[in-house]
Amino acid sequence: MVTIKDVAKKAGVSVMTVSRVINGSKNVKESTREKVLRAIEELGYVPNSVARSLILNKTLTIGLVISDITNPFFTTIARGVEDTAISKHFTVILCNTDEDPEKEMMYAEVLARSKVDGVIYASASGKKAPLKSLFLKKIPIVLIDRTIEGVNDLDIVRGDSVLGAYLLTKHLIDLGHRRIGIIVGSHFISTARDRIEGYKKALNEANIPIDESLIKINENSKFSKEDGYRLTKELLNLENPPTAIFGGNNLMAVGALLAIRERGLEIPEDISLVSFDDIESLSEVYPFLTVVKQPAYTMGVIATEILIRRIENRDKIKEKREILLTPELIIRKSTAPPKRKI
Amino acid sequence: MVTIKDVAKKAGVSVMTVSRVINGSKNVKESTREKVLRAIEELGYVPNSVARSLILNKTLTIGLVISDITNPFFTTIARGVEDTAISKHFTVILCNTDEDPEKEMMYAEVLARSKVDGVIYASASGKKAPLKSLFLKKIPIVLIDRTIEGVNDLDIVRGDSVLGAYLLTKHLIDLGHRRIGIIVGSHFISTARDRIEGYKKALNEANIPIDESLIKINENSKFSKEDGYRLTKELLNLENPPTAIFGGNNLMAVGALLAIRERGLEIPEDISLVSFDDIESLSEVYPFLTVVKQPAYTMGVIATEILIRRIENRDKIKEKREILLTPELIIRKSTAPPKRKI
DNA sequence: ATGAAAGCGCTAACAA
DNA sequence: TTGTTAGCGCTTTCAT
Repeated sequence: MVTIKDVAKKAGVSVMTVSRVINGSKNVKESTREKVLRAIEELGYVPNSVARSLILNKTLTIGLVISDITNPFFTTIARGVEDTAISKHFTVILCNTDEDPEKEMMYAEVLARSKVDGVIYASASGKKAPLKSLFLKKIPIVLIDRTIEGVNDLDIVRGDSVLGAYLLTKHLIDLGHRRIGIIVGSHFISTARDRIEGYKKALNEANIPIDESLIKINENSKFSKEDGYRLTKELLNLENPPTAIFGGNNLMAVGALLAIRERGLEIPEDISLVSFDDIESLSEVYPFLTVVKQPAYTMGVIATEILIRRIENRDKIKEKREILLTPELIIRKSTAPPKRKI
Repeated sequence: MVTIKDVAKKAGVSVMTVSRVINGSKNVKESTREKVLRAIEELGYVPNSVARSLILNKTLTIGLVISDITNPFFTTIARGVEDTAISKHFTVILCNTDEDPEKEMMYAEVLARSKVDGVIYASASGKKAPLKSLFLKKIPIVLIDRTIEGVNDLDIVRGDSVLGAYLLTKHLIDLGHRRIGIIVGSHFISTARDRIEGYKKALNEANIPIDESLIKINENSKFSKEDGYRLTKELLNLENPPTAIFGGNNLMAVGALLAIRERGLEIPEDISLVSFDDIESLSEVYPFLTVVKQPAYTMGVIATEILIRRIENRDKIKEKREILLTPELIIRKSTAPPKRKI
């Protein structure tokens, strides 16, 4: 392996001079710089960032913890993070927790050991514990999408789930629905709780009593298609099934749709369906599902900007920042007035 | 920052003993181990991987270079890579080239400097140049999805694009189509060339003369929705437009679909449409597009397994491996016999 | 403008 | 079983 020493020897200078050339210092004679550059070229020298990181105590790397790299919502966030990070010369380490608290714990530890300069973090457990090693290393964290129980001093960028759920539910109520089922991921996840809250708020406002049997929470914690499918079947099996279903996120809504179809029911004729989060590639080709759409890309961008400002200590503001992004209701074809009169 | 030295002092042992405890060495007395563990706990010590990497000359990190983290095909690959890497205790650095040769160059350099232990690489340029710094550092590379001009000694895992395109084109021919348009990304990308090759092969076999005006290659290199839209419009503007269009990948097919609809044409009544690569979330909800589907997740898994075996030198095989995965034709609703007789 | 020495946090090799 | 020494590749500090 060719190191800075080899370059120095070849160029007939000290390692310090080579270091200066690499880092673009002013204080190098032009002829010396050229000599060094030639040596670098000839030897095929590539600087070693890990040695550099060790001494500088920074890595120009940020960690991104999300729960499913296959979900377009997180993928779009990731794109926003990546684009922004790279524009500021940071690279991103991707961590896919799969909503698994164990993986979350492991990744947080890995990132802390790796000495990433900062972390953008969508919690899988909703708990504080996994953050411990990050806290110990005093690594800046920006929460994204989800809050964490007992954590009040971290920057956070998220969508307004209460509002989004309220808009979606109100839309259904306005169409005449009274029995609206809702399926969400674990109660430990803040977005699940917030979406239920928005849902209840809309019902309360319309003086519709809340029927807890219509609220299906997946205690296995996931927001997956399979869970959406299973919970929707439970809803459809109810003695008095709902006339509309609220999918807690895009994947659950897809699962719900599959379960509804399997029953031979038509959407929206027999039952209405709405979804939190859009799936762009789906809606472009088949603008069917009524959704509330979150500005995922923007979330990624803002989170990264805040994080990098914290890292570089350019942030005058000492207190935590809380950015709440407004979701947008997009009414398509999956919602209609209920058939049955209640 | 608390280091191994602090732990050693607190526990009243040498740093070496602490190191042994951290790394699970057998040769530590149980009582000593406990002392050390207690000190670690009390001080909140988290080992520093960068120091460790410097001396061990390995980082337990692999780089994944793809062109669009927003494209479900690459996203599924990424999932396969991530799942496999983590199971072998590697983390992955995600690099999104956006099909931009400059970004590709920059990322390859960053990965080389970062001393990742290996790289899984979907080329954006189709050129060898960006790999230079990786070669210099002798970092193992596994190519994925795409070959690179003049590179013949690297492991590669890819789908059989020639076969896939052949199957798709033959399906159209069997339906009676004679004028089949094809839109692909840059000629520099091997999959674009291969798909054209498979397309031509099917036409030749059916004795259909090849009309170059039906072959639209996007020389701006991308396989994007916007490009699919634009090239399809060109195809539709032809004096004698095609009765079927072959989208070079999933995103281009979506763009094609949008352009076709904009013209007020019906699929498949007025024109057939097929796509290379599926979009799962779309096809589940709306099983419309006839596609050839590649085993993307498997590609990611295999590439990672090969890479890690190379990294750990457990690979007996010295020669490069070339894994060619077979795509699957899925016939749905977007293809039908042509209306016009030619 | 250039260089020598020290050391970032850790582990390999050897010694005790 | 435990400790000592040296050093991974680089930058900081201070000297020249």
